[in-house]
Amino acid sequence: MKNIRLKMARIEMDLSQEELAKKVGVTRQTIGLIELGKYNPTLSVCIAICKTLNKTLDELFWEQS
Amino acid sequence: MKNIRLKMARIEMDLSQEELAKKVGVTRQTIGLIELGKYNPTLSVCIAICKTLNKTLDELFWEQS
DNA sequence: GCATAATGCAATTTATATGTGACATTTAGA
DNA sequence: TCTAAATGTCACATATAAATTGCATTATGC
Repeated sequence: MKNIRLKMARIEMDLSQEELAKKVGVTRQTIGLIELGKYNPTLSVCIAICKTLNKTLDELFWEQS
Repeated sequence: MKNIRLKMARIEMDLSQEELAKKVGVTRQTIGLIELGKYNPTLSVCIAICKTLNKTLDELFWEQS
């Protein structure tokens, strides 16, 4: 399922997928596929994304409550 | 680095690594290696562990604050 | 001390996350 | 409308998470 919260957090920081990818240290495709929910990132990638966007794991990757 | 919080949460539920692994749907080795910090689980495994132990991602996998 | 369960560890295999490069499609601004 | 940036998607290669099996080591109770 799509990760809307990730996309929104990225856009709030005014970053393109490519810019976020560069900061996180992955490729544009990896960010794109995570936002689309087409795969299952590793914990280290999740944490790197969270740190870059000033969010926590629960805020971006835990299921909605 | 070792994941002490995971180990403590597991022991609080009175589960062995093997029992937790079975509930989560992975092998004993996967749980053991995650507790030892020797690898980098996927998000889906992290979420399955959290649900089994009634914890959130931040509680078990986000860095200590 | 002894027996058993729990855990660590190592080699090999398999599945899949991720990288790379190229191209198509969508979106946004002039 | 035109153009360029942003995003989606595909094929293929590589790295590594995870499974599997087996054995060694460390607790823990009797």
